[in-house]
Amino acid sequence: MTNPIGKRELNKARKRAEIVDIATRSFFEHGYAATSMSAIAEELGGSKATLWAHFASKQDLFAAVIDLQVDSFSQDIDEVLTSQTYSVPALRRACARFLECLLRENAIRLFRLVVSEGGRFPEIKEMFYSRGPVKLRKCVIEFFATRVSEARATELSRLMIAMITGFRSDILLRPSSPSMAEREAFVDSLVEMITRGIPDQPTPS
Amino acid sequence: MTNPIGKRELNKARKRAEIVDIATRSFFEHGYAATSMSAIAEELGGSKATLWAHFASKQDLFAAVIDLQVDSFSQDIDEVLTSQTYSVPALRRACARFLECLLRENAIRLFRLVVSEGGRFPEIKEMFYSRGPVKLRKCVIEFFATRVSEARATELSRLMIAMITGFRSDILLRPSSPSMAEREAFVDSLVEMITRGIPDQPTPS
DNA sequence: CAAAAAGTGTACTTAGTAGTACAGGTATGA
DNA sequence: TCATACCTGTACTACTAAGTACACTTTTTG
Repeated sequence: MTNPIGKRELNKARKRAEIVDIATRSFFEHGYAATSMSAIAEELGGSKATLWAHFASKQDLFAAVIDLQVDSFSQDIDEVLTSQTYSVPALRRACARFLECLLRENAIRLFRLVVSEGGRFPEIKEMFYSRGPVKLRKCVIEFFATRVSEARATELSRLMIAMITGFRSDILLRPSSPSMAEREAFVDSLVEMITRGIPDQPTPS
Repeated sequence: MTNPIGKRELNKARKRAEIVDIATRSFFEHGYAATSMSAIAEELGGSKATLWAHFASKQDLFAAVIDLQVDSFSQDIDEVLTSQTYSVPALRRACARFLECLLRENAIRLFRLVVSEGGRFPEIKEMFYSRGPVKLRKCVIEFFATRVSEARATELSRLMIAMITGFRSDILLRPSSPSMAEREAFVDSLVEMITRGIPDQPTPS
């Protein structure tokens, strides 16, 4: 076969993905320091040599894990608000979805990991920040800007995002996860509060 | 001397405090797993035997560290809202102070540590949660309840606290800390948003 | 089929970990 | 003064980690 992608490269990529998958679970569960490469190799079924054939070091593997998760998170965020115009129902829908994204198991674990290891791995912190929060804010500002001024949209975005991420902050430390009803009640009062600061009809220019 | 507190106990307490102090810095800087008891002993100047004379294990020492920090954080929180009645200036002052408390170096590091190790040490998570967030919310509800109904006060507290902790969430991941002006602007818009949902005058019962 | 590339198993090096044991030193308290 | 309680240094056990070396087998490719 003279395929541009031979079986060689395909298998290699598959193996790599498998390693990243196992490593993700381990880093998520035990944190960076308490995850051991030997344990990953064992779970993989293969040997350590295979691990080092794909990643030069533990840090390299960690970076690959975070990169993948950030990507998936970033995609989730993207899908919520693309080409939406402001309306109260659209706002409510968006808030509920954002909250859902942020409370997903993987998103919580990613956040935990970035918060705890960010100090020691600045490049990981930046990777997450630019593709996560920064992007999110841009989307939300655009959404509000379809109804209010850019300055006001920025202000509202900041408050709205703060409320949603603040809710997550609490979840991180709570013994049990919040009920559906609690989440809905929170979104309702959040939306009510935000809409108080927005005129019912678009101001004609 | 027949003092109830002899030099013996005093010295012991001092040594203990010194150990906790060094351990605090190390846990804050490197996290739980990456902090070594040997390193603490070395920095202490003493020997490992001394460490184990005061704390039965690394986990014990860690718990003592968190306990002390939670206490100090809890006291800070207490001082902000004691016997305050609702008014817009009081609200603004309280928000500014809460934000200041939450953004203190030690509070941030404590939060980081509790978030990252909370999964592995549930008792630490609970210790922090009950003496931190739970207490804070109670104070804020009481404050709002001097003006609005209890139910409404609960709702407003949730939103207000979410906004403030959400601001911190962002800080945790940002490359640089926020300017004074940014903090003030945030508090201003937060206060404006909250006060929209509160009558200017107390409703006569 | 044969060469090349990748994966595997095992054993290894080097270094660091929590925690222990013990002998000698030093401050305290009666 | 003198026993007690604590502190210190050193050496130790038992274990685990990251990363390497190497001979071996399997799979892919031409």
